[in-house]
Amino acid sequence: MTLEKLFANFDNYIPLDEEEREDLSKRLAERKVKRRQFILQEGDVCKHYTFVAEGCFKKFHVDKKGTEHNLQFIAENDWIMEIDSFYNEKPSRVFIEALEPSVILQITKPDLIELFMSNPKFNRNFRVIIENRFVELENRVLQAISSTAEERYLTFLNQYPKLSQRLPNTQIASYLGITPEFLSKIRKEISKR
Amino acid sequence: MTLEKLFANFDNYIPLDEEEREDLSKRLAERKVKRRQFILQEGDVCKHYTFVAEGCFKKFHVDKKGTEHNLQFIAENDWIMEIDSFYNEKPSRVFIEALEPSVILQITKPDLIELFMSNPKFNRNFRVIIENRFVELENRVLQAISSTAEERYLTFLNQYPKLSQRLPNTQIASYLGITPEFLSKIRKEISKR
DNA sequence: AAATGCCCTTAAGATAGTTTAAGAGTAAAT
DNA sequence: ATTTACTCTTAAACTATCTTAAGGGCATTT
Repeated sequence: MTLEKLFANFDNYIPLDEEEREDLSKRLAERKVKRRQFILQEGDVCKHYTFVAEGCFKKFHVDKKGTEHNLQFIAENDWIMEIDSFYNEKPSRVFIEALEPSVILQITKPDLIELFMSNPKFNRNFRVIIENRFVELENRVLQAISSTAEERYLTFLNQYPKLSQRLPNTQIASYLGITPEFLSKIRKEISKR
Repeated sequence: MTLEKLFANFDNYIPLDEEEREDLSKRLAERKVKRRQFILQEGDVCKHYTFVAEGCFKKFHVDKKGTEHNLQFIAENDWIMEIDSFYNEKPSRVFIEALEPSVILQITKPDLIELFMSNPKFNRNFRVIIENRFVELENRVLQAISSTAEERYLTFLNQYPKLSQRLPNTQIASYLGITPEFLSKIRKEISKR
């Protein structure tokens, strides 16, 4: 069931044949995660690439004042990766925490590298995963340097219509880089029209 | 001379042997670019991965009002890539323009794919290039949603000390997501201390 | 040498976003 | 069932940033 979702996800890129599915699935570990549970904490080295089969996570940084800043939401059918920590084995500067009860599939670095070596298709598929996230990030930088908070909020609603209904506005505000109070004001303005 | 710089760049990742250098260099085209010349325009499909051997470029977006927003500066010893346009052959939404007279090395997509197929080392090296840029981008998003303009400016000075002396402040302001007037004010504040 | 264009700065007034405080509503914990 | 914690909203005062306008300094073009 859970694996099926992952295979279906790869079907969007380069689909895997029976043998490749075997190779992949025997290297994956399934985990259930409770709401508010962390799968990565600041200072730890990220040991896994993680596929979200069900649920939703946030990736965030905590500044010196103790304020959280949400870098990304990752919901079902998407990958969680903390690239710098994972590949370079550096301590992570972010936390990754479940916002809902979730089910994930995880693969370790040695296993992933084996897959890369054994079959270029994996290399390609995982490159595409990074590329997609890359495009998302560049768009976010562009928005951040060129748009007002209201524009960013409307873009978010547009881009993640389902997510925006599942997430509390406090979390969305933290993602947009504004205070919850100001988001509230924006929402009021919008609803007036 | 120009090729040497590229090889030296790869030495930071997984160094290439003689044969691999051959394979790579016969697929590269060297180009001289004048100041203010574009190597990619909005609407065009990005046909190359580009290594900057000398000089400096800016990658920017132009909004509906005609205002430019700098997404990135790319100086010597770094790679220019417009991933979405290059891999998915979509029209680019950004321009890439030389800020100084420059020398670049370019490789086309078919040639790059051939390299990927022929030797996993290339795959790995180009993955690392993306990863590095990726980390840079995540840091930028974090800064954008969590820091004031002054903090972002100080981080920029710190992170790109040489660049910050070569670039006009108007360009830096566009990168930071503020107006040149406000950057001027910030600089005055800082120098008072 | 004059003219043009680009860059940097200053300042006043406007707008966008934060802070603090408070209250009401809802979900979670005991 | 009650308490506790979290979320959303409002408003007033404050701070960060933008807009407009203007002037001076270089460098490049004519």
